[in-house]
Amino acid sequence: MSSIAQGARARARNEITAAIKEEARRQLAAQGAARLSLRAVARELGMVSSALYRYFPSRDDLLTALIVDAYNSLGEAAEAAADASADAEPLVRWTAVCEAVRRWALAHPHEYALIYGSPVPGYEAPETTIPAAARVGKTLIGVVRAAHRGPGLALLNLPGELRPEAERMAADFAPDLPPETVAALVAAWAQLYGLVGFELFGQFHRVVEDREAFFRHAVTRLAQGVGLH
Amino acid sequence: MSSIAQGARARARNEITAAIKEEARRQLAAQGAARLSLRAVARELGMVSSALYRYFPSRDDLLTALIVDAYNSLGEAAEAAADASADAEPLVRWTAVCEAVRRWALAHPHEYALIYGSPVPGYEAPETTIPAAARVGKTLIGVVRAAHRGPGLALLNLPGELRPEAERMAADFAPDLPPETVAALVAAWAQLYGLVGFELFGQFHRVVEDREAFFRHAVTRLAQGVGLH
DNA sequence: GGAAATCAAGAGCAGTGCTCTCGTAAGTGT
DNA sequence: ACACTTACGAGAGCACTGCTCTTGATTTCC
Repeated sequence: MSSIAQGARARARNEITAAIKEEARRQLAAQGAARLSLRAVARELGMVSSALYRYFPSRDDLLTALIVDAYNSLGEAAEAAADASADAEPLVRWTAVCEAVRRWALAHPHEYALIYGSPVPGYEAPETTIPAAARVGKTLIGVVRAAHRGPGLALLNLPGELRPEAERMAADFAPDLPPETVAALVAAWAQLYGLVGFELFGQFHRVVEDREAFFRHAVTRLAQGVGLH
Repeated sequence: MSSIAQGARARARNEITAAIKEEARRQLAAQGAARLSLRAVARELGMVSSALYRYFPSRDDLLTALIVDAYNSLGEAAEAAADASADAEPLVRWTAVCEAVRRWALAHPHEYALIYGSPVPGYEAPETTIPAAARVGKTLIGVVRAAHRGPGLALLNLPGELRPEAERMAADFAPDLPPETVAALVAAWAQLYGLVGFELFGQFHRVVEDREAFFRHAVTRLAQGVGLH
């Protein structure tokens, strides 16, 4: 198994699973997660709804699969932006990654809402989503790390009460970077999400008009807060 | 009408409307907006589901009413924090307001998700929600304004491409403040939302441990970005 | 007091996620 | 090649949802 030559049955299963996800993603993009209907997906694929449960044991499992895909798609967009600007200055790369995130969000609003929207009930992020979710963060770390290796990173200071926390985060995610930088990076990451979310979810309606320019400026200041220049 | 002495019918209508909202809010807080059911609300109130439509023409209208209430509740919390610290330094007041927002969000996660979550389908924010939604922003403006009247506000600089946008925002929301400050304030507001949202929606899981300290620090830097000190 | 508006209740429609059963087809071991 | 096990699609059905329409009673207003 796991070879190219798999049985006809396994091959069909993979194809059908992919077709289900594809149609589900279409409905998600068109109408949002709330209106995603298993029965409608099955109907569109010409199968009966109960047959779909052979491939996804529940609606939530389908949504989880879509979440992982969305995380990966967003992560790819961020990584592509970082790679494409690999030779540029750190600050340019930073804004390139941030703008890639924003563009992806504007192009896939329902997917963005699905992953960064409101999964409040306690917590429920299945294990499988975690590595995919970390890709954007890892990309930002990579940009900062490149700056750190060059001369492009300023030192920050940190209140004493936050030092242990910062050292723990640094040890977990980027032992080669100064703890102050890692702490600032995590905050900047959350704030990037705030900027994108506010625009996407309509909070900038009748407040910010030139959102592109506004975003670029805000994101530049974010980078400065991390020490890039 | 609109006097204290209203007919028994109007009085009953107000009471029932309030009871519906109360029960709906209970279900919202307990299980989230997705699981809020008109029929369950009616059932709990001992009435038949169709009767409920005399008070709210649709589920969305009920949710809209809850959204307005949530905005007002959050706005009140922010204003209370600003008032309680009216004599303190601007930076202290700023963090007090931000921490009040965070506390409210942690105490009312489903309500917070309802108002700042994902209303993506195009846009649909009904007129009535706008003034309520603006209260937190107005509170932050008030804190900065007080600092501006005193000696507590540093001047910022702004790239030229953003100047017209900043001047427009200032003219709309705070003509007495420098446009640079208003632009920075809007960005800080969105970033505050990002910090709260990331914590609330579980993105800090296994990333940030001492969230209280982390938040306080991030919010202090936010204030510095607006020019408070 | 009578006309008009308001209301609760019930039945009903179309849709949902999900479960269970049943006959059939595909893969597996001997 | 035969029997056995597993995977699968189809259908019926359950409990639930938002919402509409009709019916009969109650309240309000002229």
